[in-house]
Amino acid sequence: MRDAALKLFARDGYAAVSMRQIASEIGVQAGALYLYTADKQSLLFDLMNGHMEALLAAWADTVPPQGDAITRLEHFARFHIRFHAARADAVFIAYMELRNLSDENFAVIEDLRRRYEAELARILEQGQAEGCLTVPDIKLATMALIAMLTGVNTWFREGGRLSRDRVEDIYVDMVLKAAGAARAGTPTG
Amino acid sequence: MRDAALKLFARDGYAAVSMRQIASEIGVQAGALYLYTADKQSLLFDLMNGHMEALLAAWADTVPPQGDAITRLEHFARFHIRFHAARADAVFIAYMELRNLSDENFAVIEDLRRRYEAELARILEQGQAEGCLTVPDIKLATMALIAMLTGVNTWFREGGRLSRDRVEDIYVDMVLKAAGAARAGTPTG
DNA sequence: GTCTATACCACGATAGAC
DNA sequence: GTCTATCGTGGTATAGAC
Repeated sequence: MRDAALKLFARDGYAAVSMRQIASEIGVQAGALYLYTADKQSLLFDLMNGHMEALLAAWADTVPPQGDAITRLEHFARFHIRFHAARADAVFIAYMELRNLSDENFAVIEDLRRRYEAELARILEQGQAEGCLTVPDIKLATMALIAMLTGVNTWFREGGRLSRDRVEDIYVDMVLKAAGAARAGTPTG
Repeated sequence: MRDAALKLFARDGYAAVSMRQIASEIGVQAGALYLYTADKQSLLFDLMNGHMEALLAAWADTVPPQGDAITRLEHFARFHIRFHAARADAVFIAYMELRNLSDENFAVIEDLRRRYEAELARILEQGQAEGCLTVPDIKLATMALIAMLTGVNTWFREGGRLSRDRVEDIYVDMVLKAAGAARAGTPTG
């Protein structure tokens, strides 16, 4: 059920997808869905909450590289692109369907999102303190870099002009440059 | 009617807003709306098409500054932030409701969007040729910079910690740096 | 040009048979 | 655990009075 809902919500939007469609997608009748979810709203929340929890858990599971803040920023950028590329549907829903959450569910998701952003903000702060990064404003740089990185999902399609790895390299370059990394240089190849 | 639909679509989403709600917002009955629009889909398309046409027209009306590509990139960044900040609702709809357009309407909007992106791509190409900008890939840099700039709309609220002008300055700095501008430096103040 | 009334359909959710 | 059937609501869009 989660998979079917994820796919349909991502394609058509929460408000445009009916419980009957979701049921049809998995080959049961609409009534059967209510054995597994209290209502449609809970279904949406579970998808978004699961995605955000998985994001934070995956980040917590990465081993932060030795080295300066530039290295950690690069690590974050690569992690972000890879994690999001592997879950395009969930990412799309997490950004597009926020307004369809009830107030209390929205608060939960917002908190998780803020916690993730704080991870990047911390790296930028450390870089600023170390002197290897130069950002005009920590908060704005955090939002700008995440927007840039997440934007990959809006256009990237496997099998296009550039490979996933190559796109990752190019974005890392732009992220480091935007953050004023002392040793940033354009990748070749 | 346009204003009411714009406001409601931006707040609740196209699929979640009924013609009855739009009618109620302007103080008439639902049936009366059909004197001014063929159907709900046309109403959405008109809003999005009008926004994109206005965007391209406004850009065409700006006087490109004398100087190198760095100057023109800064000009583009400031134009983009200002235009989008002034029309938050329309911008939101233009990005969120693409999937609710019919196939042919979608094609029209997509073409307009591509034409706008081409304006930025051209500046980056010129900068690359002039040697004052260094981007690893024109296409990716175009997408990355537009995503970064448009992202301002997701969090900026008038009356917050930073003024509109200050936000603009900071983003210009990050854009120029990300594009490898030869003379980029962090703004103070 | 706007109203009331309504046709027709789909929605989310539940009840009760099996 | 899944089905069929259904309740109550609200959707888009149209018809015809005024």
